[in-house]
Formats: sequence, structure tokens, C-alpha cells
Amino acid sequence: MYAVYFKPKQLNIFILISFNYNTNKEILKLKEIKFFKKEKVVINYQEDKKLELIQEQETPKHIIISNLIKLLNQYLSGKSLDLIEKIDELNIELDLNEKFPTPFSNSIIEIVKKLKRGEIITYSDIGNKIGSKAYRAIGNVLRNNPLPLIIPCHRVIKKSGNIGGFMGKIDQGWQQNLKKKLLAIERFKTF
DNA sequence: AGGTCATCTCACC
DNA sequence: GGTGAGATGACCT
Repeated sequence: MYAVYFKPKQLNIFILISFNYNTNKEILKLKEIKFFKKEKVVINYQEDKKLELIQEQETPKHIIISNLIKLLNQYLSGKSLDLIEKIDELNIELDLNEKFPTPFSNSIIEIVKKLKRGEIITYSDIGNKIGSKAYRAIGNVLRNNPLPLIIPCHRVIKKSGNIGGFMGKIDQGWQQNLKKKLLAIERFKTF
């Protein structure tokens, strides 16, 4: 499995992307997008998971991934674009089936996938849509989202209007601040 | 079978 | 505004 990481200009975090590449089909399969506060921790994680950091070169694999990074930078700088649509055009697939194998988790992800930039929904709303009162279980599914930004789980907030969890954290931390920033980037200045 | 959760509601203060 | 108990259900071990 391969990986790249980068630091967007607008945010004081590092973003690691891990993926597989099928040379025959020329398709890049996104495995995980993960946020880090410190570069040292990114390196530790990459070594620990034995991810191969890809080098700067003009292979198809590298071109796709550099386009993806360009896209994410544009998105994070406030450009109005729909990540999930653009990604489809780049020969990129999302690897989700093993993370969300059950009908319950699947239906939640389908709903969250359809959220447009600037749109928000509550855990409660999702529960109503799928006919379940297991609001905490919905949170648990989103907690395991391997592809934040692309599966826009930051657009799911609490019914009370509070921000709700992000990256497994429910109390004040840089993770919540990141969720707020992402919503602010999408013009929700109230958070 | 029992514990863990990125929630909600309702009853208080 | 805030806190705490109870409901709630999927998903782990």
C-alpha cells in the first residue's frame, strides 16, 4: 500500500492519503484519509503501517495522486467544488465495502455521500430517514469513516446545534476545531 | 452476555 | 444557557 502526505496552506494540519494502485486497470483505490497535528506522528504512523511513501515522478499513479492533492487544496481554500464528483473523473475509486459491510452502515454512508457542499444534516435526521432511533450507532458508523472530506461526515452535526464529534473526539480539541473550520470553509460562519 | 459509543429526550436547576 | 439519567441499537470482545 502507498501513501503521500501534505500540509494544506490554510490549515495547520497534515493530511495523509493511503491507497492502492491497479496498474492494469489504471485505477487508484483510496484507502484512507487521515489528519495529524504533527509531522512526526505522520511519519510514525506511516512506518508503523508499512506504507510506502511515493516519490516525485511522472508515473500514472503519481499523476492521479497529485491531481487529488491539487483538488483537496482547492477545496480547502474555499473553491466551490463537489469532491466526490471530481474524484470520479480522476480514475479514483473509494474502498468502503470492508469498512461498511452491513445494511445499516451502508445506508448511512449513502446518505452522507449525497450531502452537497454547504449542506448540513443531524444524526437525528439520518435516523428518521432510515427508520432507526439508534443515534449513537449512527455516530459510531461515522466515527469509522476512513475517507473524511470525500465522505463528508463533517456535515453531520447534533440536533441541539452543537458541533458533535469528529475523528472519535467528542470534547473540545483540534479535531472539533477542524470540523468547525471545514464547515466555515463551506460558509457556515456560525460555528 | 456485557461494554462501548461522533446521540436524543426529558426532567430538573 | 447547562447537567444527568435513561432510552437506544449496532458492533465489538
